[in-house]
Amino acid sequence: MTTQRPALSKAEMEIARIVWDLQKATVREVLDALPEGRDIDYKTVQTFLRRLEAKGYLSSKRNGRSLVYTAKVRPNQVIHETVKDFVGRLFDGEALPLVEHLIREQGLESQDIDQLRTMLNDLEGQQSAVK
Amino acid sequence: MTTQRPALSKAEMEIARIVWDLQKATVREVLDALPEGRDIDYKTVQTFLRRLEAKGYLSSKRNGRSLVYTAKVRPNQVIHETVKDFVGRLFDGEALPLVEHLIREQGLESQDIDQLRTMLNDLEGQQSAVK
DNA sequence: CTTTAAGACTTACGACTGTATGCCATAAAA
DNA sequence: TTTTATGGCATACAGTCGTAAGTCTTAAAG
Repeated sequence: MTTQRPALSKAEMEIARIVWDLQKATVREVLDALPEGRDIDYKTVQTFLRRLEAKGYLSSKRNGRSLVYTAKVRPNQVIHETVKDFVGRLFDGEALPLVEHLIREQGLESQDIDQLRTMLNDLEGQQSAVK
Repeated sequence: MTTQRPALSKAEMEIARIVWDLQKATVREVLDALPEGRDIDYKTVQTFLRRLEAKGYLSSKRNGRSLVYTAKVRPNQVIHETVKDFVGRLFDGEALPLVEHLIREQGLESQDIDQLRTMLNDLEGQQSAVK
């Protein structure tokens, strides 16, 4: 099922991730949670949160004079869709080449590799059970 | 070294990938190489190629009355940068979580898993040699 | 030769993005 | 109670994106 919310832009994604992280947050809380050096105005954050709600990703609820935003779509779902779109556009929809790229070109440490191997073992167990 | 070409948009990436694939191509050749059902005008393709050149990703050379476009930046480099940016924005710059996500949530087949395992083995050999 | 088709080069145009300002209400501070 | 800070809601505004139409030139077709 290809749910059709309008896609998130980069900056919108940045803000959404902060809300997900805080679970619920006001404009000010998001503003305060921005990383050092990311200097944007209160009003700008406000705009992004409003747009995120308009696009269907967040919902808001009044608390006193402030709006408290929370996720409306599960973060994992959004991540999933976003990754899928990315893989589609850059790797013809094939996950494997991207995984290979990540493993060999973006820094994976030995311990990461061990962890991956473990995951692969588990996964294969499950798969053969299903097959 | 953070090379600063302006980032590629989705549609630009789509066109760039076709040029990379063909190695060199005119507007018409790119147009013809578009997948079934991707209906955009000759002029639109022309615009994208021009923008890609303006952004420094392609260069063009006249051949008769046509322009032939070729990669100016190595495709792998662009892919690398794009993936890096993506990982940065969605996974705080950590490749491992994305790899995990890909392995367990986007369809990897058993044979893919075997292949991955092999790759991991090879890679670990290299790494411990360096460490 | 005149007409047509294919290209390049220039310009357009509405939607979306990133970033904010303006105005109004109200709670807190003085 | 007057001033100030904090918040919401509406509006702005230049830049980029996706998509293309207009104009000029030239090679090919008649």
